[in-house]
Amino acid sequence: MASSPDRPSQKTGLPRRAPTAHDVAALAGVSQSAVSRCFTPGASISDDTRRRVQAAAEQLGYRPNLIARSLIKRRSTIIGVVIPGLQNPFYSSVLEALSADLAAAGYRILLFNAPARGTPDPVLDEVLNYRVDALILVSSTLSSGLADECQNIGLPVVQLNRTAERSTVSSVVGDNHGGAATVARFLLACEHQRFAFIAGLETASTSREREAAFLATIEEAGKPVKRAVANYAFDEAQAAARMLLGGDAPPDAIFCANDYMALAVLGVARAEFGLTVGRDISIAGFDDLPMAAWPEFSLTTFRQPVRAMSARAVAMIDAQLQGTDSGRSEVVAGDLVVRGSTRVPAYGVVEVENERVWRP
Amino acid sequence: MASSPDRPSQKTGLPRRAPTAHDVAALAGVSQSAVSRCFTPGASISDDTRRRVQAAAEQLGYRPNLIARSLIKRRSTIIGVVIPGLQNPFYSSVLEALSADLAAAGYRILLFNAPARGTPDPVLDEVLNYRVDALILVSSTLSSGLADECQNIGLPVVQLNRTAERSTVSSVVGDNHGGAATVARFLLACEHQRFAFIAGLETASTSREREAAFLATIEEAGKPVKRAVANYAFDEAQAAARMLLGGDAPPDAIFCANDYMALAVLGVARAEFGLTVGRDISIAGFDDLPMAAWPEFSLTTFRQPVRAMSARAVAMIDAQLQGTDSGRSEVVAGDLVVRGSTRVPAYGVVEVENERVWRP
DNA sequence: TTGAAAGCGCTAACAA
DNA sequence: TTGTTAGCGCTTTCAA
Repeated sequence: MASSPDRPSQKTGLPRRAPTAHDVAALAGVSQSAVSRCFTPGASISDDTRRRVQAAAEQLGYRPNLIARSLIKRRSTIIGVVIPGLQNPFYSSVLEALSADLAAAGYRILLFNAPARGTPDPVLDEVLNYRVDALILVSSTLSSGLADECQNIGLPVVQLNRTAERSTVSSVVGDNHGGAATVARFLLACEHQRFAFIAGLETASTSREREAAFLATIEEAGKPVKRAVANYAFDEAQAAARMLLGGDAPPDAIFCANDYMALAVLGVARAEFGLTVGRDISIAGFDDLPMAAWPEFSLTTFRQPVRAMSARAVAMIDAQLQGTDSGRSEVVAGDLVVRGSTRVPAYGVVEVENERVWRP
Repeated sequence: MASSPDRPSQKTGLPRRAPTAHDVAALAGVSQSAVSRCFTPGASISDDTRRRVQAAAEQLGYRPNLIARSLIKRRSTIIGVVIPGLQNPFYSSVLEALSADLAAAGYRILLFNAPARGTPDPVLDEVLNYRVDALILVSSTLSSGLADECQNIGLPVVQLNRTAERSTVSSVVGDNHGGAATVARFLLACEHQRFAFIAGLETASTSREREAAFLATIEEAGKPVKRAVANYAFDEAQAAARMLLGGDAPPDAIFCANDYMALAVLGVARAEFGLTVGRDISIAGFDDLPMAAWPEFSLTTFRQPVRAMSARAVAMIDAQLQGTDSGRSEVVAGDLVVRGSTRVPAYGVVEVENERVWRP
């Protein structure tokens, strides 16, 4: 043998070389392509050869180099996932679901945790250099040249929980319009009189769609609606709540563009204004975080079915990779889950699987 | 020109070919190595050549293929991160911190979201095939051949928030022993009489170390301690709370191995047993989740400084990659943050940066 | 400063 | 079923 595979390379200062298929082939006394075949499911190889290769591979601690494989196959089995801050548990849940679904489909996640606000990270641009097989954009902000750029170069992209106007990029979203309208009708059915909406990021399609539907429905009923912006941030939501509840003619019903903000508002209403939530005031959110069901919050909220959304996104990625490019945009239906943070209307509440939902 | 770079390859059914350095070179009328130099910081190249290459690259939409670069440099600038379920916000915070710190250091994250319990995922084994530059193991369970295997093949590994006995693998942990002992002394100072500890996973070093220190300190004081196991799971923590509070001589002080379980216990104590937490009973946790400070919980807890832990882990990775292999194991100090979920002892509480901490 | 040439570790024709 | 051969797209000597 020429050299021990353990020897650090001498000329270059590069990291110690891991055993290659070539090393294994030499030890097993077969060709290097035989080694490749041994690690290729469905390849044509005899039992005898396979055993010898496996033995040699084990002895050397050989692992097929997926980087080299990617290069030649032009498939990395890596999916880039761009997702905003994980402080909001909704995104944690989404990431967890994506991780599970993508792993099941044989993909890994290259993670780009972009701040929700502020300038688009230059790091993001780099995602394409890694030759990911596809990109999943779970972000709140509307415009992103990134999505269109991918589309142009033929890289499959799916937007999750966001849409972009003037864009043909595929997307999977919850029922922002229907959900927010349902919440509005629900709060009207509770016979509330003064409404408020707390918006997330004004550049986010989610917040804009929810706001449009909510305001339209309330105004149609001839009731007043106030509005505040809290950018999907916890502390800004607290500030918005103080502003609304401390002002003239405070609202008796607040709809927040997501649960995370609703939890902040709930805390302020109770701890700082001494309100009994669900009686003095109704507070509703959007998402149905796991936490929303905790007794401390018991938050009425329109559910976004995270698992279903993740599954659809992965399916769309798969379809695009197969070339069977499916439809452009999908809306995943949800339900208004009725809990203790709102009054209960006189009609429409039904029990489904140990939960109360509103289906008038 | 022989062929348009846009043409899908005809013989193979492979994805459309992205422009390569070769294409750029042809268009710019230079050699392919000139293109490489243009994208290599500090390489020797004339301004004229650089400009021509840049123009050609832009026209073609060329992006250096990092996969090919990795193959040759034996560096992927990708770090594998193995982390359990993100339902526990502690792990979300850790992942977010790691993501920021690694990005700042020029690394990307290949994410492996392993279930906290159950059989070690076979997917995990695959992480090494991607030729990540290093591995960060943020997991709770004790034994993992993975860490040692990496160590053996010379791959830098750092364990975050866990240690393994009989292992030389580097680790960064919070002050499990000191923290739990401090919580014990704190609850004793509150003059509690009947104590309980709710353990996480019995295979997790975190839970074991916290339990050992807590129990030793309480027993030293001659007080009784009960014990339940909830495996770091929310619903199991609820069940444990029901068991403890519904039994004979229920505890008047409960220390949970982490905040996530403490929040579950808090809810049960209040909603199901009608207890006023912080008066009838003291409940303390470990981690200091962002949520612990919310008014609904106001949880007294021993803080694990996530940002500092992440920074240390990344520094250790860097050191190992530079070859300047630093120390093996680090303990990051924390503080006992005093809030409303416990009684307040007669001494030792001091105000630090708008927070009350216990420093007797 | 430049180009030619030799690989990085692997897969995929093609013959044998 | 096998081995041989030709690359995947890039970096890096080595001469020129």
